[in-house]
Order: sequence, then C-alpha cells, then structure tokens
Amino acid sequence: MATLKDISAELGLSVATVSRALNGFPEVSARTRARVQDVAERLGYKPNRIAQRLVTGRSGMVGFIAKLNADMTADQTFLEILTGLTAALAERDVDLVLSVDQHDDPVTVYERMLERGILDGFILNAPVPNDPRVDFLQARGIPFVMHGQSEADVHYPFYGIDNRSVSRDAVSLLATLGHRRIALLNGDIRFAFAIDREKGFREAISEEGLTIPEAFIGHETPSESYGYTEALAMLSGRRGAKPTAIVCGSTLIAAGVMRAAKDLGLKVPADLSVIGHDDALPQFKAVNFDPPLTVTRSPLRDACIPLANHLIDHIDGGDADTLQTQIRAELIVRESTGPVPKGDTDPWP
Amino acid sequence: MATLKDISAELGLSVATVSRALNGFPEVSARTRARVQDVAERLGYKPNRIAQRLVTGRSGMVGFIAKLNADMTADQTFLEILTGLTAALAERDVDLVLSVDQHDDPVTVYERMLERGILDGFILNAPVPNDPRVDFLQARGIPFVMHGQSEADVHYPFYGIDNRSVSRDAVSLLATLGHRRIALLNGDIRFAFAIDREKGFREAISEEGLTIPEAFIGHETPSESYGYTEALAMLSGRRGAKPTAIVCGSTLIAAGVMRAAKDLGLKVPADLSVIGHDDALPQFKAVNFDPPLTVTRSPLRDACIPLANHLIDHIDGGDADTLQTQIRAELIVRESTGPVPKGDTDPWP
DNA sequence: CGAGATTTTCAAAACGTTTTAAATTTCCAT
DNA sequence: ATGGAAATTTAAAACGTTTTGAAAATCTCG
Repeated sequence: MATLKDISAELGLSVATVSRALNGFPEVSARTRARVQDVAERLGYKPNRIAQRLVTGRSGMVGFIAKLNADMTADQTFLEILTGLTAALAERDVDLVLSVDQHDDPVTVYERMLERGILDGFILNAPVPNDPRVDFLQARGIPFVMHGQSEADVHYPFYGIDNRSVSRDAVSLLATLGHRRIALLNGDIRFAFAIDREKGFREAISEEGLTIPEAFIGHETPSESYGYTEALAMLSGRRGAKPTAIVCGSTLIAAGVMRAAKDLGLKVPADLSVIGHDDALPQFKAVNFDPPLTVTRSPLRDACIPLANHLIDHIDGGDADTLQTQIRAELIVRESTGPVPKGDTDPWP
Repeated sequence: MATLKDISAELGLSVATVSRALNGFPEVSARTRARVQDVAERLGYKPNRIAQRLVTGRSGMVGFIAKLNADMTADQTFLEILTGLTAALAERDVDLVLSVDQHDDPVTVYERMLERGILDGFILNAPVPNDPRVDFLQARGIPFVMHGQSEADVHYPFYGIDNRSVSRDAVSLLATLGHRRIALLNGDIRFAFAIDREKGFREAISEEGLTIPEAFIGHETPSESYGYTEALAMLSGRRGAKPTAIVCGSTLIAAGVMRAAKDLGLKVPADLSVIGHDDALPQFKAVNFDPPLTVTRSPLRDACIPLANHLIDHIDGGDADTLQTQIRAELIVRESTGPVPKGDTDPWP
C-alpha cells in the first residue's frame, strides 16, 4: 500500500504538502497539487483510515445494532435498511459496523461497541418513547441519527415519516368513501411509530365525528397470521358490529386481513375496504395483491440516503436541529378500498 | 478515555512496562503487573483499537459481504448467520464490518472494502465452483474463512457440512424404507452446496441400484412456491411415473411439497415420503410441520462459532490447512417418511 | 563482597496521517 | 536592487499503541 511518504519521496516534497495537496487545502500551488495527484493516482494511493482516525479522531465507521425479536428472528425490514444503508454510507466512504443484539438491556451493546473506540457514530432505528439509547448516547456525546422519532421536540438528527398523517390519510380516505365503522390493526405499540399511528387514527376518527370501540383497535408485531386471526375475529361478528374498513399497520397484516375476508366469503372492496402501510419491500408488493392494495407508502430504501447523510453531516459538525427531516407518506389508492357497502353505513353501536 | 500514558503516569512506570503488564508478557514482575492491572481496572482502561492497529497491522475487524438475490432480497439464512457471527466474533473481541453487494461482479465490493485498509480478514459464504473471491483474496494474501467448501483440496480455512452425505443419508433412509422412485428438489445449482447434494444424490441412487430420470431432479433458489409447483408437476403424473419420495434441499421447499401433496389429496407419509435439509432457522421449525418433517439437520447457528474461531486463528498465524472442519449433518427421522406405498415399489420406467 | 547472570524496567522508534508554527520562496511596489 | 507582504513549503509534534535495544535493578554463587 502506497503511503504519503512514498509520494513525497517520489516528488521530493514533504509529506505535509502532499497531505495538503490531496485534501484540497488552498495554500498549495496548482502545479504542485497536480503533480501530487498524478503520482497518487499512479501509485494507487488510498489514505490509511486507521492513521487518519488516530490523529483526527474520526474513523469513517459507524455502528448499527439490530435488535432481534423475542423469537430470535429479525424481519425483512431490517435487511432492507441494511442494504440501503451500506450503499448510502459507501457513497460517502463510510463503513458500517454491525452487531446483533440478543440481550434485553438496550444499551449494553452500544456500550461495548463504544469501548473499542472505533466508531464515529450510530444509526438507530425503531425508537420507543423516551428511548434509553438516546439518553445514553447523548450523555456521552456520541453522534447518532434516528430512523423515526420518539418525541416531538428532540435535539438529535432524524429522518422519518409523519406517522400521525399516515393514519389520518387512511381514515380520511375511508370516511370520504362513507365508511363509519373503521378498525385499526396496528404494529407493536411499544414503538413510537405505532403509538403515533394510533394517535393519528383516534384524532382523525373523532374529527370525522366518529368513534372507535377499543375492541376494534389492535396492535401486535406485524405478521400475516396476526392480520388473519384478528380480522377473522372482527369480521365474524363475534365482537359485535363488524367493521366495513380495516386500516392495517403493514402490508403483511393487510395480507392476513384479505385472506380472512376471503375465507369468510367477503369481497374486497365490495364488502370490506382494506388499506395498509407499505414499506415497499421488494419481495412483497402491495400492487400484486388481489385486489391491488390501497396503501400509504414510503419505501424504507428511501430513508437510507438521508439517514446516512444526516449522520455524516452531524459527525462533520452539522447542527443537529437542522438535520431533522420528516416526510409525509404518499397515499396510493388502488382497488382494495371502495364505497361503504349499502346498508352498512351505521356508526359503531 | 484512559490511555496507557494515564496509567504509567499514575504509577510512575513507563508506558512500555504498562503495555507489557497488560498484555501478559512474562518479563514483568508479578507485583508490577498486579499494580498495573489494578489501576487499569480503576480507570476503565480499554486499549485503543485504532492505535493498536496502526502499529500491529491488526484492527480486530473482519468483513462480511452479503450478496443479494436477483430480486434484491436476502434470505433468512443470511440473518441467522449474521446473528451468530457477530456474537461469536464479539466473544473474541472482533467486530464485523458489513456490506451488502448489489452488483454483479463478485469481487469489486471486496476490493473496495480492502482499500480502506481496516480489515483483518473476511468471512465468505455460499461458495461457487472456482469461486473468484477465493482467487482474489488469496492473490492478495488476505485471510478469510469459508462457510462451506467449493472444491475438495483447498488451502484455506473453512467450516461446513458434508453435503454429499446429506443426500446419501436421505436416499439411504428412503431406500431402506423400500422407495424406488425418489425425486430431488435441490437448491440453486450455481452453489457448491447444491452441486454436492446432487452429486451425493446420484451416487447414492446408483449405489442402491436405482436410477433417476432427469425430469425428477430439479434445482432452484429455495422457496415454498418452488416446492409447491414442482411437486405438483411431479405428483400430478404429468411427467410420467410419480415419485414415492421427494428429497428437498430445504425445509422451505419441503413445505411447498407438503402443500402440493395436500392439495392433491395425498397423505404424507402414507402416499408420499418427504425429507428436507434443515438449517434450523428459529422462525420456521421442521418439527412443527404436519406431519413433523424428517430432516438432515445442521443448525446454521452452530457454524458461527467455529467460523469465527477459524478466521481469527488464521489471522493470528494459524496454518490454513489445520483450520478446516467438515461435519456431518444429523439425520432426524420424524413422521414425514414411511414405508413405500404398497404396489408402488416399481423403479422408474 | 563482587562478578556475572538474570530479571525487570526504560527511552525511543515506529505505524501513517493531520496540523501547528516556522521557514522559505515568490511576488509586487518602491 | 530592496523591503515587505503574500504565497507556498517544511520540519516537527501529535494521536496511542507495540516493540527494539539498552539500561538498571536484582539475584546467585563462589
């Protein structure tokens, strides 16, 4: 591996000048810079990250810790994020150090990774209210970026979608179609995104002058089978009046709901409207549902580039408060939503 | 962060002695060592990896590159390996740098990660015959460990199962049960594991004095739907004589096969015996199949610790030829295999 | 007690980079 | 030419560790 010394020896310059020339410092003459770049190119010089880090305190490496579910599985969304993230970070010459957390204490893994002293920062996802990781990292002054948001007024960089609006848009569409009995099958309520979705849902429901019985709000780790069993329970009439529309926390849940409808002989959207939130995972497409699923959509992959940029900019000294982005998910109306069935326009009893 | 200098200053020793004391060098007196360890403990000293790497040439970081499928997905096995690997590496104080490869050229990502000069080695998986990554890394003298094996006589560390025996054990069991028409639904034949499975399958078949029509050997990226459609084609009689037993490359394929059997009104194992290879993914258990699936079993998770150890030992100078392990998968007979159906004992026509 | 051997400790160099402070060169107006 | 300002380059220090070669301390035994 070629070093600065090799280049400087070749040109009879000092390493300092070579370093400056390569790093675009203004005080090196154009001629010298060109000669240096030439030789650097020819020798295939790449700065040694390790040496750089030792003096600058930066390593060009950030950490990501994947939290496993209780059943020791991780979901596809995690893979999706990982894929996009490594690509986005690579674009800015940053590497990703990964750890998979199988423990219960949320911060010990962060602590352990920090001990080695090789990380410039972290990417966090799936925030919970008053996320302990935030306190931990802020207390130590470690930069991080959050995918999503746990509270309203925070002072760290984040990128995420407006989850309240996700539910509001869904409810608003359904209300416009005349639906009065709208159920919610939400994601795991421990997480901020699900809390916000529920909040937005309740707000929108009451703004539409509607109500929502507690039996028709559910939340659990998204899975097809959760959607199936809950929808079956709701649509069978076992819980009283049946919903005419179900808002789903994910396409996976929506798939289960649609299977339940099918098994009960209900037509979508004639008898039941279904809407889901779509993270746009490549292996599971809402548009291929039968009928194609109406969704609020925000591809996970889209989050990766801003996430990487926010973090790196913050590490580079960027002000946290300016590195906050919240976008609105797109509402895509397909064929799983339709007018409320005639004669089914009563509100919940 | 406490440094060696802090400790040496506190004790009035040189940093050299402190370094030696902490690293277990024999020439430091027991008394001094104890004092040093004491202070190190009290100050929470952790060696700075970056500085260590600069002088030793070791970083304590290894790379893993996940290759995405054509449809941009990655499978659960990848997650499983990642989980086990980060845990096993952490046990020996090594970190995992991850990259997800979305390109076609298999080595460019390795090249890019090497450029940064921060990796001690790589963990490779899913070898193909004459794997180009092997040539590339060997040419550069970069240590690596392979999960699986592509050829018989290799000079790099590896850990994997004997895939020929996987098929042989399956065929042998089925032959003992009287089956004469045994089909194979293998994994993606580009990979060494699938090639070996097919090789072992053909060997065992001919050793049992049987034959195998080409129409009843299939291979594709494992999926439930692949198992379903292929089994449907084979069992419908569309291809001529039907198999009485199907050997599956994965439990996923086996699940599809069993669904096909069910849809055709065939009972397992009365009408059809099914056997699969089980990587023991936590979210998908062969024992929960209906009926419980007979498998050759080798938990992916089990590979992670030896994989990590082989690599680290190799980086530490261990001879590659001694760091090679091949284990035999366990045959677990459950209820998806049974005697050949009476009157169905003819060989393939 | 003292020479020699052994054990223990130390100062300094090294790894490859960035950066500070100082030195040199170049340029411009007198 | 000359003085001084501006532009460019340099030597050296620093980051935190390991390691080399030498020095100091301790032990051994006649």
